[in-house]
Amino acid sequence: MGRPPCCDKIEVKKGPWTPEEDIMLVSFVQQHGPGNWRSVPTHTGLRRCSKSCRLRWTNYLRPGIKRGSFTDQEEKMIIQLQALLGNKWAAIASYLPERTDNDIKNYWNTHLTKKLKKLEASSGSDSYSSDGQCLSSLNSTSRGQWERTLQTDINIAKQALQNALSLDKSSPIPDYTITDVKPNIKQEGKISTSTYASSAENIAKLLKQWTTSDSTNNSEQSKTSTSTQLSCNNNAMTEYSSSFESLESFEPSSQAATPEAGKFHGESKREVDDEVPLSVMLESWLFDENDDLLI
DNA sequence: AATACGAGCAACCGCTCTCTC
DNA sequence: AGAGAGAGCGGTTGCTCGTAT
Repeated sequence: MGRPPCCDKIEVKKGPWTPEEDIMLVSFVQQHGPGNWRSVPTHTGLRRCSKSCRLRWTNYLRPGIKRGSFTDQEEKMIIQLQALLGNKWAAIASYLPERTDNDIKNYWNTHLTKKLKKLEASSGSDSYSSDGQCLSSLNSTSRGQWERTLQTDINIAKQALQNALSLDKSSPIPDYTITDVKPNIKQEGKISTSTYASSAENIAKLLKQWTTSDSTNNSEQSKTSTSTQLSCNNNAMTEYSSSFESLESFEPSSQAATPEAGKFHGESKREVDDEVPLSVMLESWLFDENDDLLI
């Protein structure tokens, strides 16, 4: 019973991806769209597990991923959402459409936990557990103070959200061609090696061809393609815009049209039986309450 | 200049839930 | 209905690079 294995586990390659493998994967997604990962190794000849392919795409090759240092605004949002949701990195990532859950998780583990520990040391009052959760919240004696702090933090988060929402919506949606692939390559000179740089150009060229052929074939494709067979360029556009919409409406559970939204959708699906959906709680908590404090 | 150490991050591992047969 | 693979997620590891000694 069940399905056949996705790939021959014995022949599976591990370790860092080569530029050639990236191109093969991008090429596959160009043709078939993201998803159906089990067919990737057989279609592309990649000696990688389907799981590895999915991870590589979502964390690195997917268009629209912003790399480099996190902004203060993003940082604040992560802190607030982590406090609210815990280590639900995929859920947190759904509020930061340009960041991957892996990136956020890494940033939290490497930067924010240290930062919070520093704050803890300097304030001497709040204590954080190993996962960064504020333990002082459990201390009833300091609860009043903690609540005030939390309220301040909420206001900061709200302000950050308002700033995000006030972004010019008419600004053009990024063009996921060369300029969007390059930022996906490790920045800040960490991998400044010419080997990858040149290969990244190859990927970029491939993507450029992809978008070019897309624009010419779109009408053709639209006749036959299903929603899952949308061209990846269109997927990227849809993904970005719907992700932005999700930020705008702050109701991630309703945004299931994209893989990233789907991630959160999966999360919310598990909570669908709950009496109060998380999105509603979030919405009311962040927007409905204390609106007078906002702006 | 050589070595040790720490930071950052990509990728893997293992688990749970969902889906397919 | 149930077995087993796929998909998704969080935790962890290990490699690479930068910096201090």
